[in-house]
Amino acid sequence: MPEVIDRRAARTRKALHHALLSLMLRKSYEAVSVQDIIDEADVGRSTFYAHYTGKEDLLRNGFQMLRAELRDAQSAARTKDDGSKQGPLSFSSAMFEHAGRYADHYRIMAGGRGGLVAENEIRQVLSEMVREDLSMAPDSSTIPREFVVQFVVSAFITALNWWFERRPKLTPAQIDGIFRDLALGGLSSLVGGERRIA
Amino acid sequence: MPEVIDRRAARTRKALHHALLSLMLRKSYEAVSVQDIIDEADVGRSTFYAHYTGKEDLLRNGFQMLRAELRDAQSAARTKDDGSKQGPLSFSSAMFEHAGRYADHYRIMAGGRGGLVAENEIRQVLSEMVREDLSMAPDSSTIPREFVVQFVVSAFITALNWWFERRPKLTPAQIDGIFRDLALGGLSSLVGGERRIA
DNA sequence: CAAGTTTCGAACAGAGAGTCCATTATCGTA
DNA sequence: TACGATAATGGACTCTCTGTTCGAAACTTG
Repeated sequence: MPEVIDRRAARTRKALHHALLSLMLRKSYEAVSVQDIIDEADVGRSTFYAHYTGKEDLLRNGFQMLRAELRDAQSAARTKDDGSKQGPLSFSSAMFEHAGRYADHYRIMAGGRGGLVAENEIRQVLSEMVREDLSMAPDSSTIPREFVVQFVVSAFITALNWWFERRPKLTPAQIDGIFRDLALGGLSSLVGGERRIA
Repeated sequence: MPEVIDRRAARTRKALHHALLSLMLRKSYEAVSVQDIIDEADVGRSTFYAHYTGKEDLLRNGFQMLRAELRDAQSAARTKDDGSKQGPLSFSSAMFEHAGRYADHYRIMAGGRGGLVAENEIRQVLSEMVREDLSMAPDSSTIPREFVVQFVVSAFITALNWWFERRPKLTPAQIDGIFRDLALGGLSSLVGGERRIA
């Protein structure tokens, strides 16, 4: 008994996801009503509620799919050579890559348009990655570990947002370079005459 | 003709501001209804609309007052000796000080509870300060100036949030120290065996 | 084709926003 | 203190949005 999904249901779900996504590129999540979504998707009101309990359910479902997609991309990348980037922040290049491919989704999560749900979503995913990365290095610092994690997560989101809104022409590799320079080296590496050892 | 303000109006406004503030410490801004506010403040519905056009107006008004307060505090501090902190990030110690005094307000702005309005508010204020601070230093870097500004602003907000939610016992001076270490030195200063020249 | 799903549209109750107005309470001042 | 001005109140009303229900119509799968 294979999980057969009615084409109509699949069409409807896809239409709803797409509608919410494109609406959120114009308005904030809060400003989008269920009415807007079903108008945009050209779907009946009762049909919407037959699939989702409300707009938050729809949004969460969309992120869940994206998350699965990310996992696939990561395990696929792990199969190939993986001796490229090392040390802390080894997550970033793959993430910028994925963000470039799903720009609309990440634009919403990083730009504050997605409300608390989207904000929490991306922060949670990134936090886990950064914690993983940082767990390699010894905790010989006076600065609390969890603070460093949040610091890196925020820096990454800031980089994403700046990329999309100000320099969309940059390649994932380029924005990754800028991000790593700043996050690793801090301000002192670019302000005065101070230098850091390579 | 001195600007005389009716006591009743002042009372009402204060009650409404206080009501919104304390409600937002429990719920997010979006989840707070006008009904909630007037119930909490014990004020009639029509009275509310006689003073503000809606809850967003009330919120903005509150931030405006806080902003004026900050300006006063800064100009008062400038009168005294000001040879303390130097270089970039010279804004931070005074800001952590102010945030400590108005913890509830800043908690809302930094914690994402205040919606886009609060987010934009604090980012705008901080951006101006950081731009000012950074304008002293020469732009001899490969990293775009505005990206650095956003990076610092996000790091500061992250520090604020971490302070309130995880280490409320810390003094403004202590959190300021942690923030500066990380923002100035970056990750390399605390991870591997890498060191930077003082 | 036939049985099983899905979609549709319309209707309904409930909550909240924002407006209006007549009445009452409070304030500043002469 | 008394009076004119201003503010507060509660209730009623219109809208918009939400979430639910149901029978009929349309579509899908086998």
